[in-house]
Amino acid sequence: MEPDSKKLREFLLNGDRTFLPHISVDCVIFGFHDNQLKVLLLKWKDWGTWCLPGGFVMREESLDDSAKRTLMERTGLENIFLRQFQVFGEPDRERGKRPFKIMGSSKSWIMERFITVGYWALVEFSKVTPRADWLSEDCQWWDIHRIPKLIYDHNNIVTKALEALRLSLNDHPVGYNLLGEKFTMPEFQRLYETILDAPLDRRNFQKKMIALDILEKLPERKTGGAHKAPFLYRFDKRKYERAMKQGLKLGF
Amino acid sequence: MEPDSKKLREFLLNGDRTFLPHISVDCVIFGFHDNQLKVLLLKWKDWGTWCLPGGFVMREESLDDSAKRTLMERTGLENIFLRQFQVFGEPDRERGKRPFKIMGSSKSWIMERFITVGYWALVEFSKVTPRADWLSEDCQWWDIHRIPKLIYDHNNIVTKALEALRLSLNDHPVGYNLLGEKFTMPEFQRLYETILDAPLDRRNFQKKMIALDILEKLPERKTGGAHKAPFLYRFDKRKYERAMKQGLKLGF
DNA sequence: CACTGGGTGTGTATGAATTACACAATGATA
DNA sequence: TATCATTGTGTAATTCATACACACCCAGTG
Repeated sequence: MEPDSKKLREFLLNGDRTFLPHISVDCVIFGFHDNQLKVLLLKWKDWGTWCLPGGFVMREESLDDSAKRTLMERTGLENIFLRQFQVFGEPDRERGKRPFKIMGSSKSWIMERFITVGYWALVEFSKVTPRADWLSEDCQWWDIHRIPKLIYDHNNIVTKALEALRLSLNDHPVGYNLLGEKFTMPEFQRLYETILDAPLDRRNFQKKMIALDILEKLPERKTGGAHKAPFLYRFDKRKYERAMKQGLKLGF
Repeated sequence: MEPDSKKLREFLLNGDRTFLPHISVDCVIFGFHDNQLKVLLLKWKDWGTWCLPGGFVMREESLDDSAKRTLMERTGLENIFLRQFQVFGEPDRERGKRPFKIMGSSKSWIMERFITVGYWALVEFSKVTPRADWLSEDCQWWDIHRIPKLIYDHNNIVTKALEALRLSLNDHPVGYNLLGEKFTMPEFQRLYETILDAPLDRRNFQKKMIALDILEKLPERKTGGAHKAPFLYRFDKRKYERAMKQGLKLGF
């Protein structure tokens, strides 16, 4: 028996000594690249289907920590912006789950009904090195508009996460977590347009963002484009945190 | 052994054959009476502490159904307005849980760590007959501002539910579920003021509500008060549902 | 090397929505 | 019958959101 098989067998048989049964955590990790909103997905070794990165909750671990652990393991990043948004608990949400070959006909705690807590997260695309876990053969970014059929109800979870992200645009300047340190106003706007899947007025967008008073306009411009060079901006951390503390209210 | 004791013992020993372990549901049930926002609380038989009405999730039951069942059992009402709002999953959230005398030193599934799904609900105060369950000695309405120390993290759950309720004021005309059939504009306003814990301008409030075009102004007035008799209103069900379908956007 | 195309930088005018505010009317109470 | 607290209603001021236009610039083109 290979070492991985052994590990898997042990996990299937006795994982519930380490983890709580019936409860899992799934993360919809958003990134932004090439003017497109991306989601990080995993591909299972056994079945070849894609799914959300997720995990189980250790018996002495909080839900949030469990999600952070998953995030850390898949992206290599700590201190990720993370929000719980919904629980998915239909009894048939894992209908069609395929048994592990290795288990034959015997039962595993992992084959039982699971209730999963959905989290969404924002990460800086360029800082992430996607890493598969020991049950997966691949870990990749997918364009939000081109997500394949995922296992269980994971497509639904992505949809709901996107809705939650859209709502959060109203009280959170999402760019802070999704963009690199310096960015142009058009890039910033494209981010919002991708999330909302709707065009925005250039001038009004800029006006609104400037009015928040959390951006610093840099003297440099971004060159290399085939057009007029746009200015670079970055978040003024001090002002940003002050604004977040007293609560934003933008209308998107 | 009394029948109740027998039932309890059976529940503590084998309840996890019927219910999922480690998962529960807690409901923050809001009512409105005497111009005050109320929450329905239960008092445990054994320990005398107050807590939120809650329950466990049957192995083949959805989370929502489980919450509905709890609601039904405590209030006698069906078709209650109900929303999931957050999961509470700190590992120490049940620290200090006192053991059941009846169990002596032996373990029960119910003494383990629980992750609870928080729901909030809106009910029409006058239609509710609070009913204790078989583990409780009392079930009563409490003023939102006078809630006693509750078990575990239930005070926190109430706080978070109230925040969720406040947010929902922006896309849901809460009165529909909390008020009786007919109500005056001042009553309606008081409801909003209690939830928001802030005064509102009488004239602007009325203007905003009328503008929604979901109310019907009745020719009658409410007499009995020591002052000018205010008109009565009621929700126009047809218009109300149409408006809900296309989504409201009021700013509170 | 002038020209062009497409994207950027900025300001203003319009209309909608929100806020602030005042006075007359009413019904019980004294 | 006078009083008091509360209701009914309208308008002005302000803020906010939306729509829109022209000058500028950079790279690529012929």
